[in-house]
Amino acid sequence: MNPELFFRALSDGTRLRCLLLMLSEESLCVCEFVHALDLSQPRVSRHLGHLRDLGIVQDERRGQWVHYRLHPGLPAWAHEVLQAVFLAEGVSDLRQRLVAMPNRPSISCD
Amino acid sequence: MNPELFFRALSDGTRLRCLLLMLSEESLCVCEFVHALDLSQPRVSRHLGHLRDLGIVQDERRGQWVHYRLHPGLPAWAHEVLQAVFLAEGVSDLRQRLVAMPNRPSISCD
DNA sequence: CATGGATATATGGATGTCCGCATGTGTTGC
DNA sequence: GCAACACATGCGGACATCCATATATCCATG
Repeated sequence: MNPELFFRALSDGTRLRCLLLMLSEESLCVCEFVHALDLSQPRVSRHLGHLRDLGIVQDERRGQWVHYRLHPGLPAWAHEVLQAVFLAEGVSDLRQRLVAMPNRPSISCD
Repeated sequence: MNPELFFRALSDGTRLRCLLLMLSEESLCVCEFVHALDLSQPRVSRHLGHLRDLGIVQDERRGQWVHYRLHPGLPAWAHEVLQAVFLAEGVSDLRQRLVAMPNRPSISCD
């Protein structure tokens, strides 16, 4: 993992918030990100795909849905970077939107 | 300090190496960065100025020279981010160039 | 005040990034 | 097979970023 590329990935608000949300929620599908961030589906999908191409996150199809999580092989220093921002900023606003989402696939599928 | 802007600053190799060097060396003048990184003076100066405008570093003129250091008011989380990369990557190559530099202002001025 | 060294900035071109919109692909269920 | 949903991608425009080159500013010294 190249630090320059990693930080470039984090320099976009959409990607950063997605990553902090994954740090907090383990695994989410695209429509949950769309709802929590209140952004268009193509926009979220493109950023998640970008993070996948960089090896920062991992995707997994579950039927209709595609779930994204932080890549298990993410270097320790990269994880520490995300943790530092997470502790300082939090994602409570995003989590609130998430729990208010009707028909969450991650929940109904369990 | 906005995380997005901070990470955007770190997404450039020149700026990131300057910051890691400041983490290791406390305070350096522009010509020392130029020598350690082996880059053009305008290029280094522009990037350091960019970091100053963002409040990430602090400059101080000492006669002919301008010294740059990490900004004392840098938030803890930002410092932790730099530390994480520093511990993982190191800057030994840059430090070697630095000690090999003839007539270092930081040394002869002390 | 002229000179030289250290640093900053102006300019213009090449490249990269991000977005909205439209459309394509894959999956489920009837 | 077809309709509906979830997700991905192609495209073009607006905008930012980065660089090399040239030039300007600032300061110490003679």
